[in-house]
Order: sequence, then C-alpha cells, then structure tokens
Amino acid sequence: MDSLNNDAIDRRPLHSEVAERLRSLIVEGELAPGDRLNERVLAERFNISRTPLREAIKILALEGLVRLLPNRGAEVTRLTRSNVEDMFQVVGALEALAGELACKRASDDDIAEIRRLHNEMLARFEASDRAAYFTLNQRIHAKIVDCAGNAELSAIYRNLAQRLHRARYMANFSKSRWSHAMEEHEEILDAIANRDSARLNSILKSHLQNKFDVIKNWLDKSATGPSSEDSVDADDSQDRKTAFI
Amino acid sequence: MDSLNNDAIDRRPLHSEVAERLRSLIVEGELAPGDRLNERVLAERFNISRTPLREAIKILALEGLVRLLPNRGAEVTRLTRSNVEDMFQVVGALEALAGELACKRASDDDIAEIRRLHNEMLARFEASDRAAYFTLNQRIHAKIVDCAGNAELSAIYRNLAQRLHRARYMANFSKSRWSHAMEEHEEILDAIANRDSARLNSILKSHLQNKFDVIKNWLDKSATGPSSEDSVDADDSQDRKTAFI
DNA sequence: AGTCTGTATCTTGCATGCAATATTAAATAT
DNA sequence: ATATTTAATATTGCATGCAAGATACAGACT
Repeated sequence: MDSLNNDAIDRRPLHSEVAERLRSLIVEGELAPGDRLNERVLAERFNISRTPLREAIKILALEGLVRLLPNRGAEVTRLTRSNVEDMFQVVGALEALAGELACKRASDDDIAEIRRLHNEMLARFEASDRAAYFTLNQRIHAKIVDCAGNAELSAIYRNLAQRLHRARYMANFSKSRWSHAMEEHEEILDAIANRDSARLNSILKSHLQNKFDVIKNWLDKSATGPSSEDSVDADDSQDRKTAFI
Repeated sequence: MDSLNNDAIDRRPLHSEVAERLRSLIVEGELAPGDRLNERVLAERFNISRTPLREAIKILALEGLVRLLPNRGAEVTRLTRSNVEDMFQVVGALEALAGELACKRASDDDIAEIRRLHNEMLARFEASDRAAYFTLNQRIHAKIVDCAGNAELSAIYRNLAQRLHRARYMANFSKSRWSHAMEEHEEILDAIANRDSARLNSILKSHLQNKFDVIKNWLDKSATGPSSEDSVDADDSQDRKTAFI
C-alpha cells in the first residue's frame, strides 16, 4: 500500500535525531576530545529531556565517539596514535575488499556518479576550498565502498571514516600533499572506471598510507608537550599518556 | 595507586548488564529472529524499569542484533541470505588482516594459549560435544584476531562473529564436515605456530568459505517453503521474502 | 604547607507517570 | 462472508522526580 510513499512525514525518534546532532558536534569538533557530556546542559541546549539524550549517548558510545564513564556520564573519546593507526589498518582491509567488489559490481551510473563527485571535488581543490573538498573526498570514498554492494561493509566503513574525520581535518595538510592527493584521486577514478581492481587496490592502499602519514606527523607534533594538563594516573584502556586530540 | 586493583567491586551500569543478558537471549536463540521485544514483559522479567532496558535495546540495535521499529519498539533482526553473505565477506577481509598481523605479533604465550584451546577443542570434537566445540572454536578464532594487537579489529570482528553465531549453530553440520573443519584447524594452528602468514591466510580463507557453504545450504533449505507466515508487504531494508531465521 | 575528613552541591542512574501512537477487537456496512 | 469503521486496549516515547553516587570545598588535623 505504501510501497512508494514519499509524502510520509518522517517523525524520526528523538533519540536518533539527537544522536545525529551530537555526532556532528563531535565530528566537527565543537565538542572536543576529552570534553565531558553534561546531561543537563545538553538537554537544555536541545530542549529535550534527559531520557532521549541518554539513549543517544549510548548510541554514540557504541559508535566509538564517546566513552561511558560509569556513574560519571560520558566524555568525547580521545584519539590516540595507536588508536588511529588501528583504525587505518582496518579501513585499509575494508577498502581492499570494497575495491575488489566495486570493480565487479559498480554500475555505469555508479561510475558516472563518482566521476561527477570527482569533478566537483577538483573544482573545490582549484578554489582551495578545503572544507568542501573534504566533504566530497569522503563522499567519493563512501560511494566506492557502497558500490561493493555490501551493506555491512558500508556501515562499518562509514563509522570508521566518521571517527577518523575528526583527526583528518584537524591535521591540516600542505598544499603539495593536497595536489598529490588530488592526483591519486585521478588515478582512483581511472582505475574504477576501467574496472581494474588490481590497480585500484594498489592506489587505494598508497593513498590511505599517505593520508595516515600526514596524520601521524601531526599527531607526533601535537604530542611534543603532552604534559599539558592533568597527569592523573589512569591505567585505563584509553591511557592519557598517548591521547592527543 | 590502583594500577592493579583487582579487589574493585565492579558496579556495572544496569543498562550494560541488561544488554549482556539480552544479547545472550538472542545469540542463544531464546529470542528468535523476528520476535518483538516487549518492554513491559522484559522489564518485569529482569525486574528493572523500562529506562535502562530501553538504553540496552539501543545498544543492541547498533550491534545489529535487533532492529528499531519507530513507535513500535524493536524486533530481533532476521538473518537473510545476502545479509549473512555480506557479513562473511567482511569477516574474510578482517581475518586476512588479522592473520597477517598475528603471524608478526603473536607472542609465544599467545601461541601456547591457542594450542591449549585447540587441544581442548579436539577433545570436545572426539566427545562429539557440539556445543562445547562451538564455543572453543569461536574462542580460538577470537584469540587469533586478538593476537593481531588491533583493538578496533577485535571489536568489529567480535560483533560480526556474534551475529553470525546465531546462524552457525542453527545450521547443523554433518559429521564429515565436522571432521574436515577439525583438520582445517590443525592446519591453522600449524601455520600460526610457524608464523607462516601466507599459509595461514590461505587456510583461514578456505575454512571460512566452507563454513559459509554449510550455512548457505541450510539457509536455502529453510527457504524452500518461505510462505510460512505473514506475507505482509514490506518494502523494508529487511525484506521478508528472503528472511529465513 | 599539606593531607585528611566531613559537608554541601551537583550529576548521574533509575523508576514512574502521562500523552501519543499502534494494535486488537467489536460493530457496522457492503 | 468480507471489508470498513469505530471503540477499547496495549505499547511506545518522552518528561519528570528522587535517591545514590561523584565532585568541590571548607575546616580540622598533622
């Protein structure tokens, strides 16, 4: 009956909407790593009660964006060097699988869409619009992963990409690295358009490695001078000694 | 001060405890795929209020064990053929990465531990104790993944393994397949003990493929006669036509 | 001064209550 | 008999309230 009902007013559950708002606050950096999430403050800010807010926080915790502190609420997760490295490793494995599948399964429309995104990104690059470039970059990678036609893969990838996003745009890259990244993207587009999975995977791999190198540099740089604040002893899973952002 | 404090009373938050209880109800099959989660009933069963229960349900939703139905609560996710296939594909990519890293990073103690688990599993195999075999099997695979020393990888793997667990033990395998699986495990142990990552990855890959074949068979078998129950039209992401368990 | 202890305040964790929505059943119409 | 409306019942979504736990601070003590 309603198989194609587009008029539906989507009364999304509140917790899901709140989760999204919180997510962007974190990803865009307004809520910085280490910040505590005060339920009263946030509930007032969003003008909702604490119940849906708490549900949203649980969601973000499982996504890895916040960390639950029993009886003390939650804080935005800090990114550590090893943490980021771990995520990059997993992303690498996932992109490899995605590249393989995408070359087989991508439709011509899919590839046209990637090309469209690519050209738009090129325009942003030429306009030196870092923010817009960034968004398009993410969308291209996500689109390639989606072309693999594996919903699980897409979901996991998206989550990791989001968590890395925070690190990535804090670590500002040089113009020369930027040009190089743009060249890599030319190759990526070319490889997938030709459904050359071997080449796609090889370029995806080095592209990722280069991204990681930039972030690694930045992490190490921000690390010099780590004695900034509280030197509380914390034999936590998230140990302070190597937490940067 | 408390760097090795084992006396700590772990007052885990209720929602987390509830999530765990619910998780095993689902994984062990007491809550079957498609079952609705009635908040009142479950809250009474666990003797808690609905608030922490709802928080737990949100957690399971993100883990992929239940599906949120706006304004209608939640239901245990059904496993579809394509869904299971997707998960297996991702698991394959993750195990490949894990095998690579584990061969490099596993300590001798780690390998001894794997051997211990393996021998215990062999004993269970010889005693035809399917349930115990199953548990040990999972623990071995998890241990190998943990040897990779990548926390993100471990977490993602664990989640997928858990979701597949439901399918795997419903699909009862033949004795001959079982023997073969046991042989494969001999090879896995051997490969990792020799830190032969090429061989480990190759055997892990075919081992996984064989597992999938068994489940695929079973899924297809349970599929013949899909007109079992409600034929409600659902142009949902989780379409009923191919939902088996 | 620095540490310890007790008190006041704030925050979280959970339970309960109420309104909105969905589900079921009954009643009516076709 | 089947389909459609209407009423009753049950269930969810969210807000609020209260008690237990955490934080901050002041005063006592070494």
